[in-house]
Amino acid sequence: MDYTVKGGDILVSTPDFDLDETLDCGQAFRWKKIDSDYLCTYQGSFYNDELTVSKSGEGEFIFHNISEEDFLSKWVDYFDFNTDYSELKRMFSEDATLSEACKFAGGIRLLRQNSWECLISFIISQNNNIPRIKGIIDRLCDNYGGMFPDAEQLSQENADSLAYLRSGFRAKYLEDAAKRVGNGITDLSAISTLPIEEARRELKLIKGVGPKVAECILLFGMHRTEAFPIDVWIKRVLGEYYPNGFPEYLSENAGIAQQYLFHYIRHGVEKK
DNA sequence: CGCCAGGACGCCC
DNA sequence: GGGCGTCATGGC
Repeated sequence: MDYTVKGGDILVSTPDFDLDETLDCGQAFRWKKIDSDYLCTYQGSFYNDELTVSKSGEGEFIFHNISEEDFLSKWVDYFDFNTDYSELKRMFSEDATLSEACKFAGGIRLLRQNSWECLISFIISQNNNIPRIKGIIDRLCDNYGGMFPDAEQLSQENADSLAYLRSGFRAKYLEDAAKRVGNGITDLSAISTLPIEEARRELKLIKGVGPKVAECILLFGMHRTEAFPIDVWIKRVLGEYYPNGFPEYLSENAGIAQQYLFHYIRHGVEKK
């Protein structure tokens, strides 16, 4: 990844990166596409840091109106720009199905998101579809001036006062999650470095956090790349393409591979 | 109208 | 331990 400072913007040149594939593949829910005629542009937030980012016609990425310090301290990490995805994809491509998935969408990167935001977002995600998940999170942030509420703020609420979210049966889960994190019973930072089985167990103590949501928090919010969320789509992939199990040699990066497969099975296979 | 969505819970056996 | 009905909401 190379970058230059130009005016108030940062121009980034990097392979293995696509805005649509990375920001609209179901790992994050707060990015909005606001295309102009010439630029693919997304506006969104990582916890409470806002960003507008575009892809220029020359294949560069424009990080609009941010300081070099913010770029280096926040966004390089968020977009995982220090990880070599070419090397990852080379490894993935030894597997026939993953090879196809990487060819279909080679610009997916695993975002390094905030664990608290992920916890809340993926509780909302259960038995839900992506457009509605986004709507609920929008209403939540709108209620806090466009910022994602911290655990202390959200712990002031209860299932009834959260009715405005229209999150249905998930409201009582949000209440429990906020109270646990807010009062320190659940320490997400500590959980993030636990051996993964212990981390899973701790996360599942939160109401509304089962196997799938726990894996999503580990993968997307704690960058535990060995975590492997299995939803209905990935179940399909495993059944159709991996009847004998997922390759063992990929287990360390199974979660990243999972992102390519998720996107491929949802948007790629039927186009063939 | 029924079916589904990046599932988890409670209860049953 | 596995199987199944239920849980809100909204798009199709």
